[in-house]
Amino acid sequence: MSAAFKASPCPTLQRRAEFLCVAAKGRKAPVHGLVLQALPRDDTGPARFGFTVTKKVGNAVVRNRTRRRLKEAARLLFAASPMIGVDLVLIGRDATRGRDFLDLQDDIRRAMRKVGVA
RNA sequence: CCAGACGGCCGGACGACCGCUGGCGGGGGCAACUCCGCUGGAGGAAAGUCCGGGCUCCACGGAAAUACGGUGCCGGCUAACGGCCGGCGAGGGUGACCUCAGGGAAAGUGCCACAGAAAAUAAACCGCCGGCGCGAUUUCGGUCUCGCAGGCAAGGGUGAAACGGUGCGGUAAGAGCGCACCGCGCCCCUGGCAACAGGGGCGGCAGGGUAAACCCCACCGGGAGCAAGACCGAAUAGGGGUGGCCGGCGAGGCGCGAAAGCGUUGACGCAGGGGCAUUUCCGCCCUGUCAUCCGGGUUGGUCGCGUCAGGCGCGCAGCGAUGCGCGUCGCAGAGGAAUGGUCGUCUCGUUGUCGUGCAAGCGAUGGCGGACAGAACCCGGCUUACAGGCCGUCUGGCAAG
RNA sequence: CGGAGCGUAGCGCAGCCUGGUAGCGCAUCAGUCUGGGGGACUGAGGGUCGUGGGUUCGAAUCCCGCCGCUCCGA
Repeated sequence: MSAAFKASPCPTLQRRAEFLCVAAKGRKAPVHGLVLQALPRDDTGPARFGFTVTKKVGNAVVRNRTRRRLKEAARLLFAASPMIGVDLVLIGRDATRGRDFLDLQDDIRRAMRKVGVA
């Protein structure tokens, strides 16, 4: 883990308005294991993350597990290669829960290329 | 051994690597924060939000009544409850056991489709019975059709339900008309705190069902909810105070003066200026400026926020719910929301293959699966969901001793 | 956290309060009119009344427990 990342651990989007902003103005990339929304910012702060799982995916236990897998996959991925100046929203879907963990990480990498921020 | 009833309990285990978060200790930093170590970190339902409380704010002089809502056999337990325990009654089951339920239908009002004569002041469709009259017939005893005025409710038929039931007697036919038993009502006695049960006597039956129809009776309930509530409090806009400076006209106020008048005054009006995209008119809104202070208050932050109707063990009392005593333990605290991610070994269930065996089975190996479900202020219940498994008590059946 | 409402035929609704027959429109099917289509007319079929219990002689309707959906308020 890089010292820079550790010094300021991956911050999260907090408010509903920020999520809506990313959804409205950002770019969107659906892949098998998730949907990625990305919105570049005009600063050089570390990338901020938001995780969303809708009620359609399942009950609270299923949603929790889906979100935690996304979170962990993102953590491992961006600890290895940190990013700056972008807000990322990862949206869980049905397949997220059963997806092989390595495939899920690949999904995130592919989605990053698709939105053009990788 | 098989089938079943009831009660209680568990809710995969261990390890490795990488993380999140609370507390404590230590180091660094003015601080925010950060690093290291130790330690804690989801459930029996955390769920649904159906009840009862704690807590907080609001309202309120006390009490009662009305309205509304809820509850409803009896006794007990409990902080309280619509909960729990024990008992009573009714229904179901061969049984262990399960399910249901307040009283009042004579306080009153309403409803009971279709069918049926009649659905609640009772009434009489087919009928039954004797009497009278006309007629027919006759073996002269009667028998039958029709009509009239009566008696009856046993039988038929309808219905979920027909104004007690069954039997015997009785009668012209019948009828609680009489009797026996059952049911029902009233009174008394016995047992029980009581619900109620048992027994005796009397009554000759009056009072169909429905109150999870309106309702009557008894008891309970003030309202809202941790987004309660308390504190801190940025930027911007707006409110108010004080002071300095600038400022056209008028009204009014104040001061001086006998008056004219003069001075003063940002609380009024007008003018002037600005805004409502632009122009004209109309309309509406804002309006001197600078400094400083005050109060309210949004985003945000802090608290509320983890020591209690607490868990466990033992003893005592009680059939039990539960209570009392002693000992012991400290046991989640997030806030787009921690309690995890990945992997391995084992375990459990299921299934395939192979070996062995007459078989039950045993051994090896592989696949798949491991439920329901995530604290959001806390607690007591209820309800609902749940793979698989364990323990205990009891019932029925089969076999053996 | 608190509150309100809905679920009935393929679709949209009524019936529920006041319990006994489930009805309306569109759609579907058949027939007639027309050379055919469209259209009109006539007729027919189609409903576990979301689900499980209870009350009642009888429940879509009354009562209770669940399931799903929608909408408010803080």
